[in-house]
Amino acid sequence: MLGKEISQAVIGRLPRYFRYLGELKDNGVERISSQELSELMQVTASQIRQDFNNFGGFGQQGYGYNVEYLYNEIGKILGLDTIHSFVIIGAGNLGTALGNYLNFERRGFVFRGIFDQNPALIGNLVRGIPVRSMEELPGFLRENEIEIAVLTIPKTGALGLVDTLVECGIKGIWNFAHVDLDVPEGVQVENVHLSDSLMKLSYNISSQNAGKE
Amino acid sequence: MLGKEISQAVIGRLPRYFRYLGELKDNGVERISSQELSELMQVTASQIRQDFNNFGGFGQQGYGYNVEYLYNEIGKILGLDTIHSFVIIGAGNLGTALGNYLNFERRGFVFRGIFDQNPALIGNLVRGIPVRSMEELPGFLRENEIEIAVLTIPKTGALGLVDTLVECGIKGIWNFAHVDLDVPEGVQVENVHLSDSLMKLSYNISSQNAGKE
DNA sequence: TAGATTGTTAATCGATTAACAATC
DNA sequence: TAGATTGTTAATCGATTAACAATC
Repeated sequence: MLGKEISQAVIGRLPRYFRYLGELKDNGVERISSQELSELMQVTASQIRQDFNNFGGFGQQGYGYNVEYLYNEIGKILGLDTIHSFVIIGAGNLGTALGNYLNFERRGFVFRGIFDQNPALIGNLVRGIPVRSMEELPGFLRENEIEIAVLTIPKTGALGLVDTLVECGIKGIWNFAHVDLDVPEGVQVENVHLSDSLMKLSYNISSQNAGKE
Repeated sequence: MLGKEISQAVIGRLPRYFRYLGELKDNGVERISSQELSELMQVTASQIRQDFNNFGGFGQQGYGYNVEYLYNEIGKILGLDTIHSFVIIGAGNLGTALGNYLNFERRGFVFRGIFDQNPALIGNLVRGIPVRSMEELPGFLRENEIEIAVLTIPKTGALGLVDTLVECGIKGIWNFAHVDLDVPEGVQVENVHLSDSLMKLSYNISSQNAGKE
């Protein structure tokens, strides 16, 4: 890959392209123009072409884009052509729900372990995998070369855990804890702040009621 | 409220301000300048002042901002000074996890009901509330004047449900289904596309490995 | 009053959209 | 070849940052 830096705005749109192209592919659509895709997705054709061209030319003048090829290419860009192992830290409701979510597996994200500090939960099975104690975490991460840690624990626990995760070779943290994590360069954090999302919804409902938008 | 339109970029930052201000307040901090807050939050002081000034002047020259006052004002802007009732549609792992999440309640989001089409789940208790059948949904929404529907069902179910929700007076949809919903004007949708988020993380890990950023 | 810091205007930067030449 | 549609440059728009006058 070349050294050009892609903006997070573009990256953020790739999964949506991927989803629409996957559906087109499943429906047997072979080719699509940026114009057609633009109508389907409700974005400008210009943006679609600009976005794709960040990664090189995937289309052909006069023809458009081959759906399956474009789908596969975007998948590769997103790193979905390789296996990503992950563990879940926090075996509460949310951690368990994520462990049971099968769709991640389809995209190459493999659920390898789940941990909790609560002795009452240890040994419980989540999709056939036993909840392990936090003491076992560092060894497990190193031995199994885990790439991603999913944090579904309260914020204080999450803050105290980052250093350990980084030391044990974790490359990415999917953070559901309601706190900003400070990680060294080279480690990626993707936040899912559910209550922030709910507050945005609340704002938009309230401002709508106030007669705006 | 005046008729000025606030960009979603600004709205998206408000919950984070709210969180930091809440922590400062809890720590007994009385006042803070945009400069201090900027160092804490790792954003520019300029952006902080611009963001706040979208809603009018909350500060005072030579003094800064009163933490508690600012915290309360942002809470009001986000609509957290009123009660928002919600129901969860889909009593699977994720729906159950969200129903059990107590922190939403603290912000005024009140869990009022949970529904599923699977007869095996009906009657199960989630935080003391029984799972109801989908047949009961329209009546329940109308009778209880529910504001928000949380969709934790597969995409086909979600698509088929939107019209009903809108007819029954739902004002906002918190959508965890992996599909774009088409709603009439006046109804708000906030998407939480978990697999999109995970793909973004995957991209950033992969591009990091390729020596970028 | 002098110092501090906001509120706000102006400048810059980046992202989106439009336009069109290249080319299949 | 003519028509269609990309790839890409140029124009526009919006968001962020800088600067500074207003004012506590």
